[in-house]
Amino acid sequence: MRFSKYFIPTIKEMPTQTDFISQKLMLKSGMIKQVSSGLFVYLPTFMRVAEKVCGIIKREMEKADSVPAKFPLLIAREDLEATNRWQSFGKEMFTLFDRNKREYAISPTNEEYACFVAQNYIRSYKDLPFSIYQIQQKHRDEIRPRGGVMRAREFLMKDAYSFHADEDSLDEYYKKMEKAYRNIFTKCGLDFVVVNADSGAMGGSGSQEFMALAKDGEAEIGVCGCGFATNTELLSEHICPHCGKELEILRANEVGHIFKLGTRYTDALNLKYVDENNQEKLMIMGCYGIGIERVISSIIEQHNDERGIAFPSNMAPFKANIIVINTKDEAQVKLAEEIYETLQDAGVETLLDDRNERFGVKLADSELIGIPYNIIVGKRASEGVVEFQKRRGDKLEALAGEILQKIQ
RNA sequence: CGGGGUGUGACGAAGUGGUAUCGUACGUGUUUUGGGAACAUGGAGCCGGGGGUUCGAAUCCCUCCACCCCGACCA
Repeated sequence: MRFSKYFIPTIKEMPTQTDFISQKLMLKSGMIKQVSSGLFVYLPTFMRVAEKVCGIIKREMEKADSVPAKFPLLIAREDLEATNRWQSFGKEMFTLFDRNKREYAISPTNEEYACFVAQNYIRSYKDLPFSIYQIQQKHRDEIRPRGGVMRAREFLMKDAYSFHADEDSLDEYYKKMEKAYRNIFTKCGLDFVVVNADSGAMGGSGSQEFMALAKDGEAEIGVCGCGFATNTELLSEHICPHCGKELEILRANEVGHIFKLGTRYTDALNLKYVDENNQEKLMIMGCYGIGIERVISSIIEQHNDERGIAFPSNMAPFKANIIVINTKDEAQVKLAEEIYETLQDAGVETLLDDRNERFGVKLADSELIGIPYNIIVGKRASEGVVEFQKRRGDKLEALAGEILQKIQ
């Protein structure tokens, strides 16, 4: 992309409306624009980062044999009443009526529809286990939205649902998902802890939360050297129940949550399959969520400095930025265009900063947005020499032809 | 929903009774171009809405709304 044709509305002053560093940097770097409490416009660079996160998630879901789908945004009142969730979600749901006065909720999660799919197509033990997921908007009328997109009223969630013939199969698959989640968050560059958690409104027999460490995290967790970790809400004192040592207390944000739902929903919906003895049995269910915006916020919480966002290379909206020092110098423009084309052809996501701005403005923006590599095309362009700089690193002279190799 | 706070050009702020100020941003012109340029010039605000007090309200009073922070909740 050419910077002049793209849309990255960075602002010079650090936003004052919030204390969350991730929210400040997303606003400052032009990733998001708040329009109402808990509602945000996602601007182009945000979208690019979101695609990176979703790409990692999709690959791991595929490895975990979960299939992609999209459930409707609206769910009829009676469908949620069937699982008693119209009541349990209550005011947290946005609700509306259609022209025939039928009432709907904008679905806060999609267990019911996932069950409908299983009910229609999964009839035999031979079809189990079955896992289906979507990445879609969720709407929840939060009591108090906060932290920018960390806790918004509309957000993107990856929600997966698995169906099993028995508890053993669920246990096995749950572990597989735990592994997938660990891979996802690791690949996103997050420092996280997996804690035992309360299943809350979702119900079920057990759950674990994936907590991304953050100085101003919403939750407090206790971690022990023996490997034990938990949400401190579940403890009466800060002592490890396994080895008796004092827990290290940390703050973190929940980025993912996996649940063993058991028959909480399948019983309510009478979701059965036929086993090898032609006996009808209730399916056993699990569900697995990831908050996309929370992952992005957490990455920024963990990767930033005084200049801006220090995205891990695989998460950055662009991998390289070609900065033309003087856009009126033909030799510089020509060489920059050549490098731009080479990198584009090689599939490197590249920004070409062709704006008629001073060098300081361009580099400051690049460092704020979090682009890992800068290629500075300046005085020695006519000799084919440019400078190559890792974000905040030393500027090293390089021949234009060497750039691609240095980035890869 | 309880407690606290804030609303003034696009953004950030000043302005405690006399008709709105500054910075940034934006437009135009010239000179600039290796770390957020300089000069000149210009446009832009019924001061969150409504009501009241007053000769006169951004300023005082009432009320509503929005947003932020603390609490319950969650991906």
